[in-house]
Amino acid sequence: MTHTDLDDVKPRLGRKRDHTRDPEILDAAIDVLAETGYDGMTIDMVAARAKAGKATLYRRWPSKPELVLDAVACMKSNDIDFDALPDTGTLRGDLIAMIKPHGIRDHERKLRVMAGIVSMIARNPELAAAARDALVEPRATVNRIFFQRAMDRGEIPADSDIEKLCMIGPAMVAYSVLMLGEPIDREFLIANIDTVILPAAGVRVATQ
Amino acid sequence: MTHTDLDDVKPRLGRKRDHTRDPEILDAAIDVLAETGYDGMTIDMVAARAKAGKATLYRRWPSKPELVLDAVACMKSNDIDFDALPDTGTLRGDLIAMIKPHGIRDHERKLRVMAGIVSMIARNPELAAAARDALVEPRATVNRIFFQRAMDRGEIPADSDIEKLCMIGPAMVAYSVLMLGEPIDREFLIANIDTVILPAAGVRVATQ
DNA sequence: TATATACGGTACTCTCTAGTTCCGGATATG
DNA sequence: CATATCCGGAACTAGAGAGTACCGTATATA
Repeated sequence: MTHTDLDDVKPRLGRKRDHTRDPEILDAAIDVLAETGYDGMTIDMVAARAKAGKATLYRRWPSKPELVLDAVACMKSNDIDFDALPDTGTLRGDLIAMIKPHGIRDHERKLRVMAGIVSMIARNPELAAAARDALVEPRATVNRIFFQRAMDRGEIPADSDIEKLCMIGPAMVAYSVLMLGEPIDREFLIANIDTVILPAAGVRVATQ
Repeated sequence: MTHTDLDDVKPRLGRKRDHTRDPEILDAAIDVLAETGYDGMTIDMVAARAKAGKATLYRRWPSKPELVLDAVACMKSNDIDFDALPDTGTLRGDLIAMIKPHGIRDHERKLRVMAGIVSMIARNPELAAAARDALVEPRATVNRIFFQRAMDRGEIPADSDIEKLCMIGPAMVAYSVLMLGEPIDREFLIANIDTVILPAAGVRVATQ
């Protein structure tokens, strides 16, 4: 109560808060989320998987909902490299070029995460926005570029509804996995492009 | 321990177990499921909504999972009247004829239920099967009939992939509602038919 | 080297809910 | 009218998980 150096009022420092492990913790949260869903996920599971203390998690995120929100929002990163987008000269070529084993696995993980939080989305606008930004928008943006190019080339009609066309692929994949329980593979995606997306887009050139 | 009439071994009867209210209880369960999701739903909520005692629910269903399973399985009923399917002579006509205000509301409720249980579906095959039977198959069956007719008529190519075509509508609707958070209305469904489904199906006649 | 701080980990509290038990009242059977 | 049984409802038990408090240890700064 008596003498304290003014210098000591602010802590004189030990280590600074270690934020280097935040990504690992968020990644662990996403894993658990994908495996068990929002309600099945416990803070202890996340802490254990990240080999961190539960208290450490609460030092960074005030509650479970905010941890999940942050985790979902941060998925954005390890996704698509917008600086290295394919440009093959045809719509079909571009769409096919986006099919990569890594991308399929990534997409299935995203869908499982989505499945784990859909029921919250209707009641939590903030989470809904984060999920859209991180999970649906990146791929929609890519498709928009592809379809716009195709339109500029005259490959698809000038009055096409690009927004709707962009949705077809993601919608079919999500439906197959989530509702029908069928895993996705390369053949499915190609068949989807050739028998649904391109015909719907009105591509003139006969594919195959 | 001594004398008991053999007639009394089987209870001599009071009232028989009243199963007349089962549908109301299951309907209440579906409502709560749609509003709060599986984990948010409590047995007390269902009992309260059905104006039944909690004990009454446990007299009929041994656990929450089995109640939900039964509730989902029993949604099948109040759906589509297969004896009064439209038959307008064109694929577009048939698809449009299926758009009814009641049907839209019904479908949105189904989708909310689906959202409430998707995360379980990956880990509960029985529930997954019930959900498919009750929520996706009925509509898929209708579509299958429409597309088959169209093929028989020569309205769509003979080598069309009917299974894929059947999925487009449901997939687009589910994606819009669940992922994009956009409510469905008549215009959306019509635009979907005219700009996606019919073009994908390769319908010759210019629609509009 | 000394020290303040954040770390991982454990143990605790508190709330919520699945599932059980018990009760008074209603009702169909006889 | 008597009675067995089921009803709705309320009170209770048990377990799981969110969030908190505290510990001994590791480490970056000075």
